[in-house]
Amino acid sequence: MAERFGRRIPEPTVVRLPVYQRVLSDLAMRSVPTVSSAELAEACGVNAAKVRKDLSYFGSYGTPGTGYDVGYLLGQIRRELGVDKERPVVICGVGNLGHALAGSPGFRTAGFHVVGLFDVEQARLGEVVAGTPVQHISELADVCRREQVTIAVVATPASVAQDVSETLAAAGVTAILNFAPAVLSLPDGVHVRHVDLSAELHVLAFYQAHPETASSRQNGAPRRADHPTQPTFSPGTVDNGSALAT
Amino acid sequence: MAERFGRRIPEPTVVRLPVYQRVLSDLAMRSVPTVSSAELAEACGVNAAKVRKDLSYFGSYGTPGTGYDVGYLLGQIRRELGVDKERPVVICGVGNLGHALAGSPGFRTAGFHVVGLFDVEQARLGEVVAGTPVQHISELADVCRREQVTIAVVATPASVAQDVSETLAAAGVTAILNFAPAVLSLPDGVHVRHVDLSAELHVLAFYQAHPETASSRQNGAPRRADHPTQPTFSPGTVDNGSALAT
DNA sequence: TTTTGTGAAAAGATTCACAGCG
DNA sequence: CGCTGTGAATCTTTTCACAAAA
Repeated sequence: MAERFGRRIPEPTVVRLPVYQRVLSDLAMRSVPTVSSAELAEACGVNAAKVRKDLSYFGSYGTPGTGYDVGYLLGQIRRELGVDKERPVVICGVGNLGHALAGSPGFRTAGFHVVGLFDVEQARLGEVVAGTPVQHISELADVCRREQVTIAVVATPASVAQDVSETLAAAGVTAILNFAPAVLSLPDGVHVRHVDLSAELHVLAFYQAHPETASSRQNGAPRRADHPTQPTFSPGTVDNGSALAT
Repeated sequence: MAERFGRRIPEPTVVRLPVYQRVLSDLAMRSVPTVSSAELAEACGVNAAKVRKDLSYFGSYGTPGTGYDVGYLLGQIRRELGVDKERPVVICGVGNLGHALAGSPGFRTAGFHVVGLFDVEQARLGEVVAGTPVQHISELADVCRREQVTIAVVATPASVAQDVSETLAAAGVTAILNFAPAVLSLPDGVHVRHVDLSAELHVLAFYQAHPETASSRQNGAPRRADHPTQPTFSPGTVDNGSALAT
């Protein structure tokens, strides 16, 4: 057992947890009983040492010589991620992207429950998207408070993202997933993650313009790839309803 | 002048470039002639030392006592990002998310030009989304080759993402923005960026479940915030058509 | 033997702090 | 003076490599 109670889990590790979770779900669904760090690493596109170190942060318990019990490990990660409880979220901005997110099985099935959709556009008010009606943004604060919402998605234009997120913060939201291309300044205690779709494309463009700087992303199977249980390619990704599109 | 020719720009720096670009565009549009690293840092949510270090990687040229010339710096960054030329992209999977991306001004205006939309769903074939008709995925390779496409977006279900991206790679695509919740294994030389929307939500959930591990994201204005030119909040984000939704 | 868990080393990124330019 | 550019110091993350568990 590694980390005593003063565990401070590195952010890169936290970001990898959902990946482990998804891969483990897959394995569980295919009734695979155990995985080694090497196999899990292969399936997640990272290396085995990293997997072991990551898992060690939350005192996980693999079996030397055997690996990790898939079900147990999955449970641990789910608990760590707080996915064991359903969480209400609201989505602000019901344009194309807001629509996509609202309808996404990924959101609906992953422990999140969309309890409100908000916009200002007359034409969109009242429209029912994936079972939830679009309300005017003026209702936002009330709904957040009534439903005890603490996580929100901002998918508005950049020009209103700051205002909307201040409203959210004031209504008790402490975690915001921001898709607007704008930097939000919010009180300490509000955790913001920013996903900037066109920025991602720019980053790709950069690497094309600079092949010399090419991603050292040598997805490291150490030494040799240990007995890959599956053919390296298309390792039977089960479509467990987590896709966001098509 | 810093970096001689053997410049190897750190990935975190590359990821920040599009942010600098956007903020500088804003400033340029508001006819601001120069920025200091402190001001730019404030607007980008990073700290001044980081801005200076980042910019120094590509031998940029600020003026001590004055700061950086907005127009010149913007031009430099644009050139670095390879945004000076229009780049053709294709989008695979025209579900909600694919729609959102295809219609996004962020994509259209940022130096990218959508030259193909692909799906398998009968119902969607022929539909015209933002000026581009949806074609059957069997056309994918031809179009990529004909149009010299090197950047692609994968917005399909996880179950087909590997196949689709192999097709892309075989047709000459070397940069893929993957929205499917699946790890892609592709030949070296193909650069993949993975955006996993539900994973982002999970990361937020994690931090809510673990407030002790709270983001050290002390967006560091060093010492004191130097003469902020703007009131700290809502610093006049111009809505220059880069919003993705609402 | 196989595979974990983990100290210790290495690599990488951020921040400091200051010399020197305008 | 104010502000850049950058070495050096610090902090963080990754990788190595191996003792011990099954």
